[in-house]
Amino acid sequence: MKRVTIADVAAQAGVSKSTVSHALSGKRPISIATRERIQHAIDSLGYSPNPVAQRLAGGRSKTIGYVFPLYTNHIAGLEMKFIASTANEINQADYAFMLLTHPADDVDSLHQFAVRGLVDGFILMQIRLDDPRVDLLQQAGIPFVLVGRCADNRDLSYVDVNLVSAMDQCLDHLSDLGHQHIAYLHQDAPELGFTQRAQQAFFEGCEQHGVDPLVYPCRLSFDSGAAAMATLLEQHPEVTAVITWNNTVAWGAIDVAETRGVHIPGDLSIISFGHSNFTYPARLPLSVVDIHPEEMAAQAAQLLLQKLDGEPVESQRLIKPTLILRQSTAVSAVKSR
Amino acid sequence: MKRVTIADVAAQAGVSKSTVSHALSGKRPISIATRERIQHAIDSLGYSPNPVAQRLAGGRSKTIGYVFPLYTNHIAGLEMKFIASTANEINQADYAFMLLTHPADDVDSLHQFAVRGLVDGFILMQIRLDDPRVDLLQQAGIPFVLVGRCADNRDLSYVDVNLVSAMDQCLDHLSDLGHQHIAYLHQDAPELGFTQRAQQAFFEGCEQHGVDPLVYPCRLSFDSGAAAMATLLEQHPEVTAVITWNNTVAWGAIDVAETRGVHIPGDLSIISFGHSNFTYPARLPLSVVDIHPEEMAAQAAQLLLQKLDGEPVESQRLIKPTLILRQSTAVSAVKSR
DNA sequence: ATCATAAATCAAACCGGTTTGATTGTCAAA
DNA sequence: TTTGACAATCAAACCGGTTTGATTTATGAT
Repeated sequence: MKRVTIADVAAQAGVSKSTVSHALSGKRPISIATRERIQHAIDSLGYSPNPVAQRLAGGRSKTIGYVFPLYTNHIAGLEMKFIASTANEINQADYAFMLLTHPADDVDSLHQFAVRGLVDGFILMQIRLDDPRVDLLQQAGIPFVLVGRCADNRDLSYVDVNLVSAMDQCLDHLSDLGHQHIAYLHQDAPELGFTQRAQQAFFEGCEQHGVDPLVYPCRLSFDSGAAAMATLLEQHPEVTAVITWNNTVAWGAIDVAETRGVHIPGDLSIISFGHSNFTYPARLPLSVVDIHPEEMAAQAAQLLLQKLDGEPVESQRLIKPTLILRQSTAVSAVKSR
Repeated sequence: MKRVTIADVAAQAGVSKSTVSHALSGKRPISIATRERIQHAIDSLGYSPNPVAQRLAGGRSKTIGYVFPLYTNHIAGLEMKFIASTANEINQADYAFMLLTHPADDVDSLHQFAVRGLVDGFILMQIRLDDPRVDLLQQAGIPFVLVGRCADNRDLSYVDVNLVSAMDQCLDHLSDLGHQHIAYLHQDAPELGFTQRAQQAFFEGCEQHGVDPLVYPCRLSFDSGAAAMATLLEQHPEVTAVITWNNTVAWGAIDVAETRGVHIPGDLSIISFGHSNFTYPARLPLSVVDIHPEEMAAQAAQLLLQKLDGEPVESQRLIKPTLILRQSTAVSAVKSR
């Protein structure tokens, strides 16, 4: 089962290798007659160029790298959604999808990949405010797109969540329901851009809506969410609504609340960030802010592919989330406990 | 920022390219003195071989392909666990991890990848009883490992769940609790190996344990699980325990049960297949059969890597699951409804 | 001392493409 | 008629490795 090479095509079409190459790339004019003969040879032989050879010769390998530090312990549906959507998008464009799970500070590994030239470009996840990977790729001159943002985003292409809108929608809804004291359980990871921006958006939103803001940090786990909620209930019993970044955290919070007799949504409303269709238990369909991971993934992929094709693209995009109301929010009631 | 090539190393060490290559691969004897000079040159220059060139020259590209048909709609934590674990394992071995999401019957795309030679070997997921991908890769002579099994597994390497043990543990537990009528909500996908094996294992297990088996097919969704459960409750009210392949299905089933006043675990016990730490709602911690996805992933990855290194390995492995008891099973009670 | 064998190394070919420089042929402008 | 300019094509070099065949030198057996 020998491979069909460009030489075979050239032989059958009665031209030289370079002519075939030029016909394919269109970088030099080729007569219509020859082009047709070549095309015919390609079809009859079933030729498709070897991306490895193409890459080595200075072309594209039709592979993109997806840099997503994964800590297997807490991988939520959201991450999965990102990965699957991006992979599908990339694969459908006839590109190969390479998943790199190295930690964000493991620049060496990334450097290896970048320099080795296995991929044409990168999509980066879990962006830090000051991200070493960004510097690296910029220096190496390799195209890349961020899903998220840095502190300084000059000359960077990114797709990110419009957190201002997200918070605004939450607070609109909650203050419409009469909530005055709203807490946000945010992820305690100051190096990550979105934690900072989310917090800020929360504060500003509260200010605008004239409600009383409260922020509690926690890690991305059920237990941590539970612990934060416990503290919150003790220190600020006046709080009637909670927003969490993550649904695992939300469930931890809910657990503690219910255990202590705080009923949801009767006594306490809760909204979590997430996506449209996570599989949650039926008993408490959670209201969520859908950040549209598949949309973000698709846009990031397309942005990168366009870049690789040399198209100059407007390249800083904010995706507006959608508030999906289910059954974890309700009208605020004066609490009696 | 020019790349360091093997020629640079050869020049600095005062030898020829081929000598460096031989020193690195060990395929021909090289004197200790030269080898040290070469090593020194490599270190001082910071050389690392270009995998693209290596691959083109007939060597390895240090890339493995993970063929996992993903339908973004219902991706559970289990799939994620597999992907993340495999990716980590592969990346840690300094291999690149390529995720291919093409459907299992899209042999053409896989063929492209196989023939194009971007990867050294494959790990296949979602194995069908008669899987076209297996034939393809066997013909092409490319190393691969299955996570799952075919009908005919001669000369194949695989890692799979020991479903007989899994069912046995469930049934042991449930019949100890006095359950006599047990239903299994299985995935309605006859082309997939595990659905058939699971069903068979269930029947055999029931026979051994002297309990009454009942099988209901459903698809992998909340609604489908709910529908199956509804039918089950109507047609066989005597059933007191249910096993589901998938936790989404389990939640659908639970939802219907609770809605109809069938209390869990009081009236009905339920066990789902899954993994150790999915994030579930606190109110009903689900008892699960942990199929150890990370263990399976690791073994599959190692199997493949060893194969690539030419080590002959014993290569058909069954991973024994672990029953994790939480709060969705209880002693059988005569139901009154 | 002699001859086969193995160690150590180099030069060249090869993997399958792309890119560049050179060559020939056409056609319009001068 | 001469002269560019451009279309169309080919041959050769190159990307960065691996592999093979040949050559030289050292080793060991007879």
